[in-house]
Amino acid sequence: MDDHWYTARLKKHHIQLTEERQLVLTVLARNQPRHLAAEEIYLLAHEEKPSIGLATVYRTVNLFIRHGILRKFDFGEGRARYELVPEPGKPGHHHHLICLRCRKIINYDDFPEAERTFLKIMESGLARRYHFHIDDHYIHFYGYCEDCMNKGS
Amino acid sequence: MDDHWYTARLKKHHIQLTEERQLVLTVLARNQPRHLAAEEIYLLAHEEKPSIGLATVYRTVNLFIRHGILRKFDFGEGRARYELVPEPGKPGHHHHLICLRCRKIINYDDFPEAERTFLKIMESGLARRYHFHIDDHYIHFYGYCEDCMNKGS
DNA sequence: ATAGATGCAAAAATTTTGCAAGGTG
DNA sequence: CACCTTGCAAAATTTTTGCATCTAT
Repeated sequence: MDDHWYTARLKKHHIQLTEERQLVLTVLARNQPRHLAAEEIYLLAHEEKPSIGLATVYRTVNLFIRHGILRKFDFGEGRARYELVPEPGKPGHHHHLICLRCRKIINYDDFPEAERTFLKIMESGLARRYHFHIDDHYIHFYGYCEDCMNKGS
Repeated sequence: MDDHWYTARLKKHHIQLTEERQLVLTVLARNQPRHLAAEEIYLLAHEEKPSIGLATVYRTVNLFIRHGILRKFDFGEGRARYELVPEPGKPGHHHHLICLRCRKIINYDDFPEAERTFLKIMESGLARRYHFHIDDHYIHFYGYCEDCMNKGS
């Protein structure tokens, strides 16, 4: 369990991969492609190691976010959700459809060509116009899923 | 102050445009294109009408969101920000660049052709593949603004 | 031994809710 | 009068922090 893409990155910054931290990553990996909230991570980790505390989960996700290993999402529920960053160069990149009625979240990674074309234009254009260097992008589509579509508002 | 695009919509749903609710909208309009947090709306409204309460601001923004008059954003700060929805058909549509270092938010509305092309592909493609009806989309670019670019991490 | 990590409890911060009072149609 | 809206305070939630303890280097 030491052969992950992020291991080198953590070593370089002298970040220990403790049992608790490893457990947070394992829980997230095991539940992909769901996006877990902090408390959900805590509950699942707790099953495996009851001594773990919720504060450690929060400290861990924040640490990993700072190191580019996790991403934090706000889908408008009042609490954040977390997801593993895919290994650089590997597939895994995706975006989200969020149902405004049942709050279901669908991951999609379709139409990558259209997205790539669009992003290329935006990245160079925005860099030129705002001198802003884009690191990451979140695209959220809000609307209604199949189940909710015909159930009225 | 009764000649806004949303007036008809509110009337239709028998929503009163009370002084407090009008004030929330006025404060947001006056501070465009900023995105105000609930407490900021409250403080600005409070200057004009000191009797207003924070709970009313929360109830008001939630009401207006339900009626499509406000949009809620989470830029990862731990609190939500709100913005007026532009009048349908009128310009005002934009997206956001968020600086990961100083948390500055830049609105942009450039390259609409590229965006329109991209969205058209996505909307029809996602509708076909997931039977998901897209209502709205948020595009957030995270990265580093000019000021922060050269200041290291 | 020095620095880092953890759990717990307390604190902080944001958002929602109950309720009595006031306003509107 | 029935209903909606408000302010206040209390509550509920989510997230962060202080501190003593434990672990690792």
